[in-house]
Amino acid sequence: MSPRSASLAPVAAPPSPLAGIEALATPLRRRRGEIVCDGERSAPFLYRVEAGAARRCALSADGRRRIVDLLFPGDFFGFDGEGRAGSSIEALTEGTIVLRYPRREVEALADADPQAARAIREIAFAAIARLETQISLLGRVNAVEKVGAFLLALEERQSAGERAGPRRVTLPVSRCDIGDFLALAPETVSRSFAALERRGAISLSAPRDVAILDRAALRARGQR
Amino acid sequence: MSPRSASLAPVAAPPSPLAGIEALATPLRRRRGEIVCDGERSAPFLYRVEAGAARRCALSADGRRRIVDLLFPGDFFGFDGEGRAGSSIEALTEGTIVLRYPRREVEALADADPQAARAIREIAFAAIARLETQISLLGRVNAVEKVGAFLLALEERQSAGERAGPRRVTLPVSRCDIGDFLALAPETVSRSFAALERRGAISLSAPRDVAILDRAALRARGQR
DNA sequence: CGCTCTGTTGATACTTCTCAACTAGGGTGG
DNA sequence: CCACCCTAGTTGAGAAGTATCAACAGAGCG
Repeated sequence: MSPRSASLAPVAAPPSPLAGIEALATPLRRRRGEIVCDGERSAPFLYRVEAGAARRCALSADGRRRIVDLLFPGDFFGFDGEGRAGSSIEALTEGTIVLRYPRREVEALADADPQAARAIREIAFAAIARLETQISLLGRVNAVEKVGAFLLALEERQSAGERAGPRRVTLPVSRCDIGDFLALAPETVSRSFAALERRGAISLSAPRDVAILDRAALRARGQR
Repeated sequence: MSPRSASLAPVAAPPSPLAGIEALATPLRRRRGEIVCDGERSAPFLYRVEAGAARRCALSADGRRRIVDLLFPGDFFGFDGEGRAGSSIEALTEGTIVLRYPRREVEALADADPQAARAIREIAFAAIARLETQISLLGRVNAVEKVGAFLLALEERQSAGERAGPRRVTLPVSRCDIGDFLALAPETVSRSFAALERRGAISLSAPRDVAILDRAALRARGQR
């Protein structure tokens, strides 16, 4: 049951090439809401979510918070070594574990070991794919469409983990977080969930517990 | 100078570490509006814009076009080797040159040469930084704010290339393209330009020719 | 119990989209 | 040369969508 991070396909199960890198890891255990790492101090490190979930926040110029990325087991972050000011990582669930890798040593390892270097490239490419998914998600016009695409992406990433359980998503984030992530007001997120349920696309047994009933209806460019 | 521009610097003029990779390049010359490469056939390649500008488009499920990325000299793309269906790259300016690298050979080179591997990592990290900029841009609430941030990002990337010309941006794209990029209607883009000019942030000598007068006013969270 | 936090729902105001008309520039062919 | 068309851009009016403000429900917890 250990979230052995066989996650996204390309990153997927890289036991051997990552072996060398894993030796560099320092685990960070955080409780819900705790900050994993913060701003500039995070610069000389690379990170990877081992268990739980985390959000990466940025403060925009006008002081509004923006969730730039949601992170699940297997996801790496911290590639842009600058550690932009105002950015921070916060744990979303109890018992979140993040692995921290010293950038300098990772680079040295990559220089010495082509297999490790290849693994790091794969990691970076997976991050790129994730960000591109997020971009096309933000480009969707409707709030309902955004939320539907968000749910699909979330289910894909969660189910890529290990559980074979097909069409059930547990939201690790609040409506407010989803709103920050999708550039929507939390009320609008809530209304979108209601609309999706009314449409028969999903079923909400609890606010954070979504059963996906009709994937096509989630994708559809629906009104109401 | 802003710390952000530093992230672009390493990509801008990377002569020596890229030398080995450059030997693998096939140049593609395209005229304005021509397709550089298309969908699945682009999968086994990595690309880099050498001159001109290009846009990366994706077709969303509902058939709407989305511009996922705007590409300028020095920008790489095609990391996600899957070459997602419906995506295509189109040249935006006359005489656009894109370099194409066979992925397999690039990987082989990276395996053989740590310096080349490091260069590729830098390239991927730069792409990540670019995508993150785009995400925080899309998260902005106002249309005017979005357009302002878009102009700032564009100026930063154009001036990072080679021209020292300070605060003048030539838009390589139509209002419609900007709208697709920012998830706005073209009319709204036009109105935002007018608002920014009214505010004194920019000056439009021609629709595609923007002089940046007041950077703070571009960033401001302005109404109207 | 009262408290807080999260989520829901309603009413209203504001932003943006959509449709439409109009202008300016560039090309083409008479 | 001008008429013509085509595209890109601008501007306006109305419709649609979302944000905002507010009230309220339920869960967890002291």
